[in-house]
Amino acid sequence: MQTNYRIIFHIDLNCFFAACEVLDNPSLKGKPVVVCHKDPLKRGIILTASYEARRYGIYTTMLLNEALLLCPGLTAVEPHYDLYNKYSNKFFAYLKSITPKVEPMSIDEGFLDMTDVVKENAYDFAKQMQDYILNVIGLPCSIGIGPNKFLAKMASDIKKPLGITILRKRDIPNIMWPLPVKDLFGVGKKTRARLEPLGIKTIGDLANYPDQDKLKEVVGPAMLEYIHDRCFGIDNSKVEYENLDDVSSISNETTFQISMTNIKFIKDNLKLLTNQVSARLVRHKVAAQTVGIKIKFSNFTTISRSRSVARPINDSLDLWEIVNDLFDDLYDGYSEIRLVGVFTNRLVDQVNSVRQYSLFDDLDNVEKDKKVNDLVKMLNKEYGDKTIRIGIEGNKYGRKRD
DNA sequence: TCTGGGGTCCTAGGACCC
DNA sequence: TCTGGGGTCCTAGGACCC
Repeated sequence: MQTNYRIIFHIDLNCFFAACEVLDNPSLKGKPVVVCHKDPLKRGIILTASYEARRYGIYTTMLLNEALLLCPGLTAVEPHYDLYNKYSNKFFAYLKSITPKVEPMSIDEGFLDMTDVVKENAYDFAKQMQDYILNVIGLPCSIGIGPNKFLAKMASDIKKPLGITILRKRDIPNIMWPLPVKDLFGVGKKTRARLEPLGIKTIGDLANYPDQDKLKEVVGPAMLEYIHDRCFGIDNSKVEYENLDDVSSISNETTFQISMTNIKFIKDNLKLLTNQVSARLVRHKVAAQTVGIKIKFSNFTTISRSRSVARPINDSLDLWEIVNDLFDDLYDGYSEIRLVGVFTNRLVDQVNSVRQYSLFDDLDNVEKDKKVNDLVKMLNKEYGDKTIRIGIEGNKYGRKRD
């Protein structure tokens, strides 16, 4: 019998990077540990702090120097991404042995659709999984259980570390509504600041706010719909366990230790980033239809410029041509630059992305039309019995004409 | 709290087409 | 030549997440 009641688990590894480091070096166990870039060429912020370190008031994004002031005995470890990938793979392999319906949300958390798996008691099932992940893989996790992804995610946040929390729809007024609005997944600092003047402090305030028009004005139509559904525990989105390799954008960026105006230095970095992006596009077997750059100045204002191309590209030289051009157009030569980035989006399968040069790059549209007509005539002469269609792609707005 | 890097999704304005 | 409304695509920026 088909039931429309679902059982969704959200499993979240606790302090994942720090937990991996401790697992790799047991002498760190029980000590305050942070994972953080110590590379003098990078500005080091804390990526993860162990619970022992958090007790000193240390948190993610804090600078290492500040953290050391709070806790002089702190152990700081460089990140080892290979190690994290190794444990992440073990973790997800285990989840997939329970059900194929696993949607990774990041390196250390994922959703499972357990509807067809849990026969008796969901809590007991979760407890067995948590024990396995802790005792066999070696990592602590929190598990949230709910009738949809949103409630499962909210649930896993309620008790950490090693929590198991069930959040049913009927629990919402008691458990979820008293929480501050910022605890609602999708509501961040800015939205919270906009809601505050309306007297909205808790999720319950938001759920029961009488003036929907006012709310829409403040947060926008999409956010309003989202908020309204989530406040009442509504989320019909599926656990997406197929097409896991699909990506919609690929980017790399780097922050300089000191803000720079040296054009050669900046361009060298942009070129490096372009090569990285190109390599990742190729590895994913995709090509980009839009390429852009991002610049953050020393005063933290950020600007971006992008360009769409008719023929998807992933070759680093093709990308660099655009990146270089956009940068030349954009940079005044003296503003201090803190960060540069290269991004690509509107990605498509690589099949369509053979490196090609337009025959008519330097011509305007009238000339192109003439040239195409000539070409059609010529081809018709050669292959007279076939219909020939030629598409021009690549005018400013990327439309196609036949 | 003076703030890294990699993503997703939304908004708003302009250009263009029918 | 002027008017307009709906729809799509592109670009820039912003909010949010881990």
